[in-house]
Amino acid sequence: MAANILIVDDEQAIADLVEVYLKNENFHVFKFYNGQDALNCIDKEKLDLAILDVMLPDVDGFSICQKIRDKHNFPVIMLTAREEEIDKITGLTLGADDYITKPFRPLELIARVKAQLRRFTKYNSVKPNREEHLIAFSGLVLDLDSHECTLNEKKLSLTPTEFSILWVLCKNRGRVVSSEELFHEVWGDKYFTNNNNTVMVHIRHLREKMHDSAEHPKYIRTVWGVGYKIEK
Amino acid sequence: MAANILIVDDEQAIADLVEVYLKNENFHVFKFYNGQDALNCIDKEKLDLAILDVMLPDVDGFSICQKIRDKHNFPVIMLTAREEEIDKITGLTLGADDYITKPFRPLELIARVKAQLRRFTKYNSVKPNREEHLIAFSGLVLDLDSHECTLNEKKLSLTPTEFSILWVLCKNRGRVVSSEELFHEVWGDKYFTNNNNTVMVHIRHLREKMHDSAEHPKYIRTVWGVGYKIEK
DNA sequence: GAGAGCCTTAAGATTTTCTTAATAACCAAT
DNA sequence: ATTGGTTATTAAGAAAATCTTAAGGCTCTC
Repeated sequence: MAANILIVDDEQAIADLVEVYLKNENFHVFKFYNGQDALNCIDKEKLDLAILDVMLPDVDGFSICQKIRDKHNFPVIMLTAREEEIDKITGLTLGADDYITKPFRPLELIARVKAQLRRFTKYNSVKPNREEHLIAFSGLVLDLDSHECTLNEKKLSLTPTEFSILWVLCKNRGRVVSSEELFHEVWGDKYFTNNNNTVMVHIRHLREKMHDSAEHPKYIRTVWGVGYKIEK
Repeated sequence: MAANILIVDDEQAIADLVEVYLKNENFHVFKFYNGQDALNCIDKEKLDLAILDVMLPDVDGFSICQKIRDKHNFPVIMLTAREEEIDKITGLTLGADDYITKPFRPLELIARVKAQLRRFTKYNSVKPNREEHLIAFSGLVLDLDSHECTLNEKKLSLTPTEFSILWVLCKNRGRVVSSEELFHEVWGDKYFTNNNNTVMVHIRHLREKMHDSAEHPKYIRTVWGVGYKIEK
């Protein structure tokens, strides 16, 4: 589908991260670190969705949102820091279609972006197809909509982290994903730690729920010294 | 049905919001921020309904309403701010088919629009179909007309907020709806506070009335870390 | 202006999920 | 076989999200 997505955040690190997540999903990204540049972009490009930080140094998210509503009307997702004081953001989020508080997980962002794109499908240039939010192969089904995972017709009850790990592994099936990459893709910018085995523990839980084992892997295979992978 | 709806309000944010709500319901929207542009539109387009702010800077809602009555005769819904002084709006709302005071809930607006369209069905081009104001599946029936909810033939007495939440969940059944999105869809233009559990409390009340429980959900399922959903 | 119904807020309890840490098992190279 | 580094397992405490309850405030009606 290759939707065009506008992302605006004066925290460069955040904007860059979001860009990476979106590009991983084959979206085309227009990224700006201030409101003014974003405003210019809105009229020039054919956009399908915008992700806006509410608190920008020049033009705030609300004003950008209004401009979008005024002329173009594609979905808007607002970003707010969890600690941001209520009286500061009051009104600024008005008119958005969804809100996400930082920090967020990559998959959460992706899921909401796709949900909005689907909702607006009739008004924009994007024709989302079911595969975009569904991964299905060899008995395994992951549905981003319902957040459900099915293995050979049987429903697995996964936690958000487990779901996210499995999603990343499945998206990259056939390729080994290092534990660092996995960590980055699942936890995002939360923090950086190299000496933790938290990924391992979640892999273990996943395997348990999938009736899989490290020794005789049916799904998640350990590649020594490299990472984990799921066969194509 | 795809009715053509005219919306006029000099408060851009309001007009934009209304536009979003209506487009979500597949209506075709003509939006203007002043009276004059709206007047021009009335003769040019084949309209089915108008939503007018009474207090406009140039041509007031009343005059627009008269023009509609004069030549075209399709339903008119007037918008008034709750605080607007009685003597200022007296007379201005005369002749309208319905009135809505701001702030309003998305679902309230939609319900009234649909009601008017149905009432005028013989005079306009629109063929409303029953599904537009009725959701029914697996023992659950929601009627936007009567604002009634029936569960396995038994009537539930829901408050407006509860009805609205259930409506949104049912409309999106099969998909997880985050509490942010739920808040936006139900409360409309209110700002979002991220430490508020008001959605949760209403979910709790809903479950109680539906003889449902968080622990063994029959209808409203909690998806930890993501939101709520009703199975397809 | 009194009462009823409804909505919101707050606080504490509960449940679920995540991380840590300690130990065991494993692999590959020597 | 031994060794060093990597992965697996387990359990327990920490953290986070949700649930529940109740009180106070608001709005509408009579």
